Amino acid sequence: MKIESLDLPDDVIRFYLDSGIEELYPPQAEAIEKGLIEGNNLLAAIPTASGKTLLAELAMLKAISKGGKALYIVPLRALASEKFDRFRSFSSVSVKPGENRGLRVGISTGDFESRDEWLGSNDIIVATSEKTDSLLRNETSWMQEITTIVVDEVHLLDSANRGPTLEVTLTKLMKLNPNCQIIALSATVGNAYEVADWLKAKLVLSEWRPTSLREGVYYGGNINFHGSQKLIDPRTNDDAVNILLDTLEEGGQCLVFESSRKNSVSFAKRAGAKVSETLDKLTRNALDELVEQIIENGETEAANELAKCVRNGTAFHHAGLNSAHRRIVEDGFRSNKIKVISSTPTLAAGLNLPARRVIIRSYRRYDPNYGMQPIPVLDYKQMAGRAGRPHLDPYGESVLIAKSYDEMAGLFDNYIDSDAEDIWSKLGSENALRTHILSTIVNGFATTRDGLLEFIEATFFAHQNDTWGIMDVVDECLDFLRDNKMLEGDEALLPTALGRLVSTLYIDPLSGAYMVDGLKKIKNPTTIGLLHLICKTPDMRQLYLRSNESEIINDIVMAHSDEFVEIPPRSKEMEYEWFLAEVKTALLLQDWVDEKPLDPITEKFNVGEGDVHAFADIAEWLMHSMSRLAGLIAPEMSTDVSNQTALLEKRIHYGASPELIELVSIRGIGRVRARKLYDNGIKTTDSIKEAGLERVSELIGPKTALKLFNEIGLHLDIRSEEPGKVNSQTMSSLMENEQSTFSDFEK
DNA sequence: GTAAGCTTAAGCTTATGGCCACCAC
DNA sequence: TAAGCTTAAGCTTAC
Repeated sequence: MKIESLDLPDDVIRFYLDSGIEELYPPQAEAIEKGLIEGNNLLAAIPTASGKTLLAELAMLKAISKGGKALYIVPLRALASEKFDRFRSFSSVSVKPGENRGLRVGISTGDFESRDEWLGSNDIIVATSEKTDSLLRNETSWMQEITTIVVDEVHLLDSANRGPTLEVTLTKLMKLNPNCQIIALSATVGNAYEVADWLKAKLVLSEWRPTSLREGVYYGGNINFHGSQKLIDPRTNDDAVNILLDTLEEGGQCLVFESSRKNSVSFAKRAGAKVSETLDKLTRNALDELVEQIIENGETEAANELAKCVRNGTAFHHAGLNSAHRRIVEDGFRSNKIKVISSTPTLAAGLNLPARRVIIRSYRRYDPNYGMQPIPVLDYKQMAGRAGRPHLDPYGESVLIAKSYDEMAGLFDNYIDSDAEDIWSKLGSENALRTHILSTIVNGFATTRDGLLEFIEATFFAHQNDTWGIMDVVDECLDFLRDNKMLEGDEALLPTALGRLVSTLYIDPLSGAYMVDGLKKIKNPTTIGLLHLICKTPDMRQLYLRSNESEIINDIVMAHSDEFVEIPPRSKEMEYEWFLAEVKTALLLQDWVDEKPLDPITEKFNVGEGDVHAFADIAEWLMHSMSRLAGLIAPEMSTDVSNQTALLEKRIHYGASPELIELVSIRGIGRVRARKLYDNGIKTTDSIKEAGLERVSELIGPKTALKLFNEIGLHLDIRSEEPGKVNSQTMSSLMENEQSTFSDFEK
């Protein structure tokens, strides 16, 4: 089927022809036949890289040309940026009726800050599922104008953490805009028809790929495929390294999946020694540049380790890396400088980062309850599916590794020849229902218990199960919400001011309840006490307590015993252990706000740079929430802590002591530079002005100083103060230059 | 004969990922 | 639960 033959505006057809797309892939053609362009709902359960995005684009562009608006829901922020960048290329496409302009695209995720209402002026809006939920909770007006919804990776409905959010969000959207077209994109799962049925969507089910995929198992010196074998030269005594070297010899790149961060690091190191021998001069030089970038962007030992690997043409990738390092690794791999990435499952789903060959070094993962467990078929398929870059590789290969013949046979049966599992709604748990019941009531989707039941009947959970089974849980949730003053009334369900606030802050009602309780009880509010309060909530993630740490943390608790709201009795062992883990998490945050450098923090708590930022990120949100709650219940508190929580929120954001807050609030000044200025007597914005450009340049470097003065709106003063020193022409053009690079960086 | 280098066995340790708010320029 | 790491012992190789 030709693009030209489709019922689309000329501008759209020209856009695709110009980018070299003339013919549709078979699954895309099937989607067209099933009414994609006529506005039918559609579920496409097809492999990655088989053209899902194009499907979505065609539907969105058609809808916009008829005056509509599209919402594209993704599971990851990184994916949101990727789609946003892609859709921005439509700025040359002008299809909006009555308006002669290119398409506008907006992005909304936790780290891209744009006003929600302003966002509505775009034709396509990309958002994470949680952000979509939050926009609904805040009753964003343009939500009702959406005519096309694309749900990427809809099989995440199966995820225990995040599935319920997606499910409830979709249910709300369908209630809000009953005539909306829904395009759901999914990996191949067992019961795709069931999801399609729920969404009232036509199903496109296909295994077709633009690049063929061969799935094999390595055993006894060969990669064994169905019907063929490939001999691997045993040049080292490490099987995975041999398979990797074989790939490089053929001119391909490799993605290696490991089961833990530590393993991913050690494989990258181990492989580096051998990969290094295969590099040519040109690649070496390019890698050296990457090494420099890595060192520049890192403050910890991990950066050195990564740099060492990259110098050899290998890299590791996991959530402990900071975002700059992740990007350098991903881009370095895409541009074929880095030959191998050894990664945790971070790279399995999401980012588009294919390779000639995928090696799955471990198909087992640790589960605290059951020990090492084989991963689901779906996870395997996602990893294997990364093999083969469309249009670049002649084929893709995935390799599992077996130690015995029996294991090999088992792997063929259980993974290669198996279909992915069915997906199951996880909405039935109390944890999931508690938060979503509250938001459903707050937003008026249900005002009575019967109304709530009716809403639940429309969810995927109810599509798969009888709802009478969860009514007990629903009632428990309602009781919890009433007990904690978030709901009122028996017949009619009325949200209280507290309930509304908890819902819009997007915190678990249980977190809200803990915070309110703690705020009321706290007598001697200190940094560690307040930090512990947020670390206790289910929204905070916990650090793992190692056995030899109990004593040390216990000592700290004893020394500050009057600062904690409540300390469980030591006799309740489990509970006390939990408490110590919460305190440990609070201690990490305390080090962060006390300006401890990252390196000692990562070492002390055995985490990566990326983790520290992730902890701070969550903590900032929770501290903000607690601050807002404190404002609401102020009359009921014995001591007013609003000022303290507000200050702590800022300190967590910047990782800085109170005295630095003024300096650090200036854009471009982080905690390190602020400290340098402060220790040299420059403590406020005014004293920056007094000190002058020259003095500040000495401390933080001329470029940053210039940026800083520009930021505090002082460039005019400088010019008049030092007319002889700086040519105003050069100065202002230089600053313009700085300005643009700086805002580029911010993006 | 000795030291270095390698292999093997036993014992110990440790084990994925990542989303969400609001403010204000 | 099991894989990797560390340590120690046992063996081979090189001088």
